[in-house]
Amino acid sequence: MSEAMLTPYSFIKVALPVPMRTLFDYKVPKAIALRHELKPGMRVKVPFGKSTRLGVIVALTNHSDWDPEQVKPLTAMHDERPVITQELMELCEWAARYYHHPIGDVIFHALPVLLRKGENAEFRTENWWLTTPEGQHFSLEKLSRAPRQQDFLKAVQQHPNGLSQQTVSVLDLAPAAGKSLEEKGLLRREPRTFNKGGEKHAHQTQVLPTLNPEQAIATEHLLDARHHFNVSLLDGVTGSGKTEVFLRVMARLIEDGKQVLVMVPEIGLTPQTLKRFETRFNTDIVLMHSNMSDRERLDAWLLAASGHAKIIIGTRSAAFIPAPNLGLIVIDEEHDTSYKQHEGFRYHARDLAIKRAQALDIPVLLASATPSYESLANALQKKFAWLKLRSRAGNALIPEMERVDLRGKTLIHGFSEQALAHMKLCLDRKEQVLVFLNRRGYAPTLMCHQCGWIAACDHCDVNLTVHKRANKLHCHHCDTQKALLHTCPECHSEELFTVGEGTEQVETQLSTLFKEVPILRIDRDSTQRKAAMAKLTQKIHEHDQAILIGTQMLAKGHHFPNVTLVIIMDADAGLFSSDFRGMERTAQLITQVAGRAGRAKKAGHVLLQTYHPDHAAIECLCNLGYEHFAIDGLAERRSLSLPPFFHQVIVRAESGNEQEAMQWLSAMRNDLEPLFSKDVYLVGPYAAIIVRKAGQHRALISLKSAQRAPLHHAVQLMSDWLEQSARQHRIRFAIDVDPLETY
DNA sequence: AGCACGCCGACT
DNA sequence: GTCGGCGTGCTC
Repeated sequence: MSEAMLTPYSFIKVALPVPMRTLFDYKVPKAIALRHELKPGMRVKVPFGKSTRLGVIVALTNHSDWDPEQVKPLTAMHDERPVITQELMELCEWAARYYHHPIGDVIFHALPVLLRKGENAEFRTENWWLTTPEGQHFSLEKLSRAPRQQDFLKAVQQHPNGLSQQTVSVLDLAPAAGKSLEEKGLLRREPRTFNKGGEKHAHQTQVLPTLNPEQAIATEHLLDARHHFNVSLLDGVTGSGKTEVFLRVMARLIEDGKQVLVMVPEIGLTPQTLKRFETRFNTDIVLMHSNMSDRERLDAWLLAASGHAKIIIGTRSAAFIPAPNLGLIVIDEEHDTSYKQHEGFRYHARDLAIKRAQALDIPVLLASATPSYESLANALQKKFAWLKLRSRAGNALIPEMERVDLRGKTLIHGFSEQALAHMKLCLDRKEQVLVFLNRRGYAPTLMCHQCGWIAACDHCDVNLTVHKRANKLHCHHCDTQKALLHTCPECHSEELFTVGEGTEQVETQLSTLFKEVPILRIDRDSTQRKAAMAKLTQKIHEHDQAILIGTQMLAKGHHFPNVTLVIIMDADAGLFSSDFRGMERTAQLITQVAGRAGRAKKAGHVLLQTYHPDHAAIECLCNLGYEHFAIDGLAERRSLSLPPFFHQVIVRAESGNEQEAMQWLSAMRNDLEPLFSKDVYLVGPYAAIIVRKAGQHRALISLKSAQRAPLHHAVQLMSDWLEQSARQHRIRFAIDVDPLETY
């Protein structure tokens, strides 16, 4: 060899974004091997079928199992340095194995969208506008005949640190005017690299609140444990000051020069939370959120990867964000189900984050007022440190939970007299009422008085929801919408009426009962438009009295200081769910919503309207609280061999044909069951509760086992079988490891 | 997932 | 005659 080879390997194994559980081998052309040092995690262009595609190198090797004739050379390098670090590559490989998901899809999922599409992994440079010394004090009057230039120069004069291209477009200035001013020698342009984070935020040095004894103990524990891998469950009732505890711990790690990843649920990051971080920390904070544009996400990713960003606040996908000095992962509202991806690559960000922390030997902090049964079980088994905060910070009182027996009572628009009387008293005190009803729209059913016809979705086995304001019938499962009918399509009667009530209806009816009081609805429909939620929160803070009516969105971290009464309209809603997790979800939801009552100096009161006041679950939750409820629930799960004591995997199949998905899963069971360990228990195939969704007929089969190993072995066999046979049968399938929904 | 090839219906 | 419908087969 005359020259030193930078890459002493003849083949690379490449991950491609295709739904195949395999890597693809390519030859490394000599010219590339000489000039480039290929590493796992770099993107390469490779010929694939008839086209050229972008892939990611997973491994380098001198051996390929393929016929050398069939192995093609890679086309070109795409990166100088890896976009997937070794640490994240190992995490992706683990995740692909654990979730039985195609590795290429996992790796591409770990990258921001723009990098998947081939964008350079580099900070963008922007030209910033600055004044020349001459332009700095140039009189604007001399430009009175060129108003666009006048505006432009004025704006730059007012920004001594320069004006970014982005600001130019925000202020609606004319770039051509800028160019003319540049030619006159009044302005100049300077290329700047976007790598310093956003503009400095409103950090304030502040007097830290005094910690109560529980907070102090938790903080001390976390500080002591901050150098190595361990998981702590910060289990604190709403208002107990969980955030204050993890802010203290974060502060110390940032002092140590570490980065901190804070995971938040999908719509859990409120402007209030962000503001709290910004005023607290004088350091670069980046966000990774679904409302950001692809470029903004890449910028955030680059700032994290470069180590500039010390605090990264992100949703599920941030579990894969590169951070060279990561020292702590915080998972706020750890029980929230939005941490689990519900389609495609069905990973759980909490579990993945724990795995990642373990590999990095750094601590994880899970925080919740209503911990998931999984985390609670780990805490009970002492795998997680259990840090309890049971008193509210600043002596705020724990709200009292009271059941309202609805049996035989006359209801006024869904409210008992007792609930209305409490509302009136609360509003008279100039305080706010929160009404919780987990059903959006006007009514869940539209029915014909003459023939009993019910409006149903054409593509799903569900009824259509009435949305009166939008004048629509809406399917909440496949998003189909049609105009609201006024005549029955079956018997042409005009006597159509609605059954049941949703938030939209309650809003309308409350406004007739309480004419003078502002009524604000908070659900997906009322907060769809950007910044709508911010406007609503603003309104809530402007008024003293108000009625807030909303769905589970109310349970997600918002802070309504003047709410002292919470009314849960239908506490029975989640009581008879067919899913074994139904009770857990219901208890979390009720407890979270109840926690919105009386957070500041005012005592809170919670009314649960129920037809089953003696139901063991309702009774336990009201009298003994969530922890007790959950520990009972765990005992039941154990006795029924359910998660978290048994591990579960579900295979879902869907096809256009009514029988096919079911038959296909049966065929698989018949073929493979003899090969499974006797420790693996199968149930099904069975039809999904909503058999037909978006025109697809859905069936599933469940596997469970007390041990992971035999279960994963069985799933491995299944995934091979399914992948081979799915193509011929026009069937789509998904493997769901640790599913949260089991129907 | 793409992207071809492939063999059948109504159009300039 | 051919444009295009989407069935099925392959990708190192």
